[in-house]
Amino acid sequence: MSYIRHIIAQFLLDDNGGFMVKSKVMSSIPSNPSSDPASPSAAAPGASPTASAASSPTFSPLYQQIKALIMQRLQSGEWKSGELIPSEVELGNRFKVSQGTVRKAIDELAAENLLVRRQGKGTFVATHHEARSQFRFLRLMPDSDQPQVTDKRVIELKRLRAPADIARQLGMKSGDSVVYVKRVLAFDGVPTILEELWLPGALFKALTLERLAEYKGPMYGLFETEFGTRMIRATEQIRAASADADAAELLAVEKSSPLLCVERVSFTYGDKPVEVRRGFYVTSRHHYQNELS
Amino acid sequence: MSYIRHIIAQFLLDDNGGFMVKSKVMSSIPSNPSSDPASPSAAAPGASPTASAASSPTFSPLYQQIKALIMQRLQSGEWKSGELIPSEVELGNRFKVSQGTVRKAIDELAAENLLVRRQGKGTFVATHHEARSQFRFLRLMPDSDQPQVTDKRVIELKRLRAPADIARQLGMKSGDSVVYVKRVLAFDGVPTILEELWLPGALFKALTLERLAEYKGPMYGLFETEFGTRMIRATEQIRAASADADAAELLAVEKSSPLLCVERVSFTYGDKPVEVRRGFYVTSRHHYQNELS
DNA sequence: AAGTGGTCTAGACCACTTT
DNA sequence: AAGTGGTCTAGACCACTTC
Repeated sequence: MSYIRHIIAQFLLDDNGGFMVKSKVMSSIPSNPSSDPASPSAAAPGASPTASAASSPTFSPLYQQIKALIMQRLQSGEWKSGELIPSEVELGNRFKVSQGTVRKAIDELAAENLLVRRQGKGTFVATHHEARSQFRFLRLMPDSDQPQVTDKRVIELKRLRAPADIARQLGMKSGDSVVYVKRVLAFDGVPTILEELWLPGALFKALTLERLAEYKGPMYGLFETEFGTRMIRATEQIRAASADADAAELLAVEKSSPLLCVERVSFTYGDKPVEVRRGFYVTSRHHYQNELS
Repeated sequence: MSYIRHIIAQFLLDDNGGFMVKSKVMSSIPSNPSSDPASPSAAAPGASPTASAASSPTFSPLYQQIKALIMQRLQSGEWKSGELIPSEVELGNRFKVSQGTVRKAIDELAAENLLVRRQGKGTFVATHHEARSQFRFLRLMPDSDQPQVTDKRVIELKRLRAPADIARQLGMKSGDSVVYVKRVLAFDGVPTILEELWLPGALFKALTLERLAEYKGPMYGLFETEFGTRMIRATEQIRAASADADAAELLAVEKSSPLLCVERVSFTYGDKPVEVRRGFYVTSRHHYQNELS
């Protein structure tokens, strides 16, 4: 109820089509708002907007609505990873808001690493195919600052029915099809990370061991380009563990050696979980780096 | 050299005292800029500012300069933790810039958790005496979401000469005086965290075991209120370890049990390190929680 | 020269809090 | 009623990039 008067004021102030943004946001939104700025729905000024405002308690500032509109374009794939999106002025014209409002929406999306601004060039959709975003999801750093050669070895890839805990974390039903991957990462030839992944089978039908093994570059880059699934956020739970026989062998450490156990759940647009990953890290020459602020 | 023309334009546009902000920022700054708006230093318009601009290659946008000015007030203790700072309009008047510019400066400081905005009330200096900021520096969470009773037990507090590695991390000389603290935290009666702290002796002269043991509330709150040292940022390095005899006894676990080893360096204003902390966490019923984005 | 994001200003109205 | 931060607009100029 808080933004009712605000919206009305907006409506009265706008000289053309200003109402559209709100009405579109309040209900669901056609794919392309720039198509026809002269197509207001029915309802007299102040009547319908007020009514729908009252019926929908989920109001948000204009820039948040613009942000949601932009996010929809990203999620739908209308603007793909790495691509240039329309300029702030252009988006302002499309959405019938000022450039400043678009700017504030993009500010937040850039802060969330969904978009990247480049002065003089434009605003781009973020991608995992970059040195910059390479280590955004891998916090394990060498104790010495030397850059290291990374070697990736896929141990196993298979389809299986999701165990209960994995299914729960992926928002699926127990027994649904998932892709299971097991691999080892080595730095400068030293095996350091053993990890298992579970991915929704429906999304990753075409993923094969060969495809994964031959792919150079970050795995999330592959997922983004080949499977239309972009990881935008993740949570990690870290525990201490001891190496079992299998881990000890694959990581070339003594059985019962201390290992860092990192359980990650990754999310794509709409906060939809699309990956569970359990990693065991050898931390004798590396550490998990975290910044608190 | 990049902002020279910008600054000149500023100077010419401002009708009174606008030059002050820049000159103060370029050189060092008197404690109170609001004292006398009609006291421009010498130099003809465009001449001196340009010169000092040219001599100082470290230019930044106006709002960054305002941010630095605000940060100085925080560091100097002119605005203390928990206090209300002047309103955006008032600061704009003091610094001779628009409210919008002050706003952008405060936006960043709020994003860095140095300031807290409260609509209708004003902007406050952040403090560690709050439920909100309680867990900002402790990422260990119970596996079950139950809130837990925390019990703190100080094992030891003494002065000693800084070991080489501690001294290096604190930016001190090896052998300088430091305060050493060892304590155990228990959740719901279960010992879970064993940690050691090293603090610069000069800053924490008055810290005693009694003072620390009897203090209720977060340790950083005590440091902030009683020792004028506010932690604003920290880095953590996490490794896997095994419990030695001492840790095993204090944490009531088997010797060689896996433990999370968390080494933290905390910083106060000016990125000055003021605490080294090494913690051993039992992660059988807790986990270190991290958000990646 | 034109287009983009980055900074700065000025003014308006809103929502929230306190007096 | 007055004061605060929150949102929105409009217009100006800057720095950077590309043509």
